[in-house]
Amino acid sequence: MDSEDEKTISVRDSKKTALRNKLLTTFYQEGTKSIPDLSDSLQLSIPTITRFLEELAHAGYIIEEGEGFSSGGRRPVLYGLNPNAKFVISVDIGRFIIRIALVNLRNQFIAPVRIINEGLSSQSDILQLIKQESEDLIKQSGISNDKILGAGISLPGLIDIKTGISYSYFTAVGKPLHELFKEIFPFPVFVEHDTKAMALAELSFGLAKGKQNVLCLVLGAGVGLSMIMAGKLYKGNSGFAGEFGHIPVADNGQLCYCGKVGCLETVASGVTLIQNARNGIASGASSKITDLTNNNPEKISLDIIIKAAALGDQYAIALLSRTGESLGKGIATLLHLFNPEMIILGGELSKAGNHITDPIKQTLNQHAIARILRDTELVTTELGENATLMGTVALVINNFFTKGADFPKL
Amino acid sequence: MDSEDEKTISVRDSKKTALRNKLLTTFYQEGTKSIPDLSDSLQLSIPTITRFLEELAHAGYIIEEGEGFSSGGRRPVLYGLNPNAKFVISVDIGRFIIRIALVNLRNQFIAPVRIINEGLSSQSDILQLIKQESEDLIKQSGISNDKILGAGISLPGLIDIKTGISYSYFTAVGKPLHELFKEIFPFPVFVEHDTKAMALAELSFGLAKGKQNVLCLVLGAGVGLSMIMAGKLYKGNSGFAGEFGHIPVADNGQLCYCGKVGCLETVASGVTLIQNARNGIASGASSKITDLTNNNPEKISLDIIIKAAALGDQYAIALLSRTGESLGKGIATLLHLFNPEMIILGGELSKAGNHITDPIKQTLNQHAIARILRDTELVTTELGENATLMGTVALVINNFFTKGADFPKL
DNA sequence: GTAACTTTATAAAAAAAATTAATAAGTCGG
DNA sequence: CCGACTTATTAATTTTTTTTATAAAGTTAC
Repeated sequence: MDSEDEKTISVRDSKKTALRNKLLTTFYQEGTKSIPDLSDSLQLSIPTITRFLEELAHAGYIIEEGEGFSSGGRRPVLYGLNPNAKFVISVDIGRFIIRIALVNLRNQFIAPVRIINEGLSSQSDILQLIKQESEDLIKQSGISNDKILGAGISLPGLIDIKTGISYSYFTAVGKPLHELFKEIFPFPVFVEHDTKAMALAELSFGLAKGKQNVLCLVLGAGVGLSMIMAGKLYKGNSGFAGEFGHIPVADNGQLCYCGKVGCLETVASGVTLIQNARNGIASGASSKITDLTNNNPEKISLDIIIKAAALGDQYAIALLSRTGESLGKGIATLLHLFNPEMIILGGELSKAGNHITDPIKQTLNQHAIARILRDTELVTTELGENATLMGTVALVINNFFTKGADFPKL
Repeated sequence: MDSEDEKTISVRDSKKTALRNKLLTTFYQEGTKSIPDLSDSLQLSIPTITRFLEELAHAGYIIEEGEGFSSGGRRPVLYGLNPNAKFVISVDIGRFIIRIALVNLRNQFIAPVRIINEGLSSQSDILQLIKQESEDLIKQSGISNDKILGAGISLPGLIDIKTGISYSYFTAVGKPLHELFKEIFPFPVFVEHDTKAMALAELSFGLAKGKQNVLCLVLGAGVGLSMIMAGKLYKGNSGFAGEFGHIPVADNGQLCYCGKVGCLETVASGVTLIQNARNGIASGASSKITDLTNNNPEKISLDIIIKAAALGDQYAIALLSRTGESLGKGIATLLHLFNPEMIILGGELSKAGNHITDPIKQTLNQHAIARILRDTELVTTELGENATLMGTVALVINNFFTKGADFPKL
């Protein structure tokens, strides 16, 4: 009897919850909507939508948001998410820097992003640092813990989604990452690979919004790739998909830090680019890079090389061109395999603009089947340095609104 | 008023139809099911399921199929698709051979497969040939046209899914393929790329059944690839995804028929393998291939080389090994990008068994990150020569049962 | 500026759909 | 052969959704 009851209630609930979640997701992803809009798109009558919206409004999740347009009749009331109904804390953990943000349901930063100049390469206990800084941020914003939907955390390295274990960091503890972070946060924790978080940001707020098949490249120290396929982030069987930096490209190439020989990263990464610059200048190449670094090869960075190229420095331009060509050959492979509608270039190297995109395009013309190449737009990200943070916010909110079987009361 | 009525009816219908289609799809993909089974999996009460099943049984789509097992209680009645409720005609168009089959809802061939020794390379009007042979097949089987759900057609080449136009065959007419075939078939027509049809077969009946992320390689004259991602066939923006044969691999390679230089197919395809064999033997290599072909280099084929290797011929084994190594390097790229749970090798070359899989595995050990490699099973297809035919059958039936807004009465 | 037409909103009535409950029927194990 | 258990069927009940009617708020054309 009891179990029968429970089952039925859960079925009933699950259907109601499904609709509630669909409404919340729609509001989150598309902003404001009117009742007739929703009636059309969800294939339900106006009174039904009204009933559910009333419930959500009563719970504090949605609010009226002015009037919409009409083609000749009474104007509809627009509804939208109450931005301050819930909040998300987002943590972007890098090798040398950690960023922490507190964001509302309209993806707005509640306070300035906290930046910690420590990271995965530090010797200090960064978990405690993150805990302290987060608590402080929340406290200062005057938001109570029960208003926080969850924490979204991103970090680099190989992360096994089946076990949640990172093979690159926090390996000593041998615990799944979400358990590790659960210990420092009193609310649900969601962990994502940093490059994949960036792709989520592009999908939710960036150039990939509304698109189905998009590749997101992150050109930084290494070469990262995330794939959006059929409108969703593709992770692979264990979450390792997108190891573009380690596909074999050079026949008798250099040894890569991954242990293999001839990986793409050995010819097309930021690290290699900087190494090439240092070697070249040491061998006597004349370049503005020398001035910009006060003749100190240690100071050569991607930023410096890009700056030199922007100043018209031929050597810097040639360096970028060489990297672009290597990348282009790799991207040609992606193009043939994925036939994407768009490829988004991100990461520090993408700031080089035409100095990196032109050699890529040039190489693609050589190495890609024209019919497929013509099908794909190559663009540079328009999201700033907080892209990764925003990606994990979308992760947390979407997870909550789509899966959230237990609908949280305000 | 009228339009309101229509809208409501269509909404009502669409919900009922959705459930009906889900039931039919479940039966098609999983065979027989009992009412309590369905009640559990569809989250609906037993009387509700009973009602819909009665309706479907009345329409002739499903029949009782004996009793199931019980853990101590009344045995459930099993229901399943009525195999002869509807039929599908499937046409596999190759370069030199055309296969036509008539299949029922249980994927059983109603009559022997018709084989026409003409194909896309022929000068004759193969559309008329297909029309005649199909009509004859249907007539001989004594099935009326209205019992045929549709025709599934597969062919090679680049097919643009946005326009339906093939860039490789029937280019003179400039018409979408489905329109071309609609003219010779009096029922709905579904067209699919041959390699992708094969992957559909693996997904529906083969080793990929129930799996999420699988790569299907077709090693024949060329190198074909189809990807199953998140349990669905991935086609790319215009249907060109999977052009694995034309990714750039050789730095200063040979000219490929696609116009580019250094494509994978120039080093790892069946055509290249045969060429290598001919060149080697012409240069004096001693091999059983010479005997098997009566010293006629024209007669060297994949089949012959595989046969020679099976007889222990060292030269043939070395040839296959070389091809396997080239393939392995390409597959390493796939592995890093997709992190699949399984890679299925198909096509004529896969019949070489260990002579081709061992060198592939050997190369993967060299070129793939161990953690990712360990995650993937490399297997050989268990489907026979009718795989492509079966794939298009699944395409037609699934399309009908999932999309089919207009539920066909028997 | 007003009449005619549209679109949106709300409440009560009606219809539809699904579930519950009661009952019956068939099975298994001891 | 009896009791526990699963499945099946029917009617009654509940839940959910839609209709219908009415009102409110705008737009457009004359």
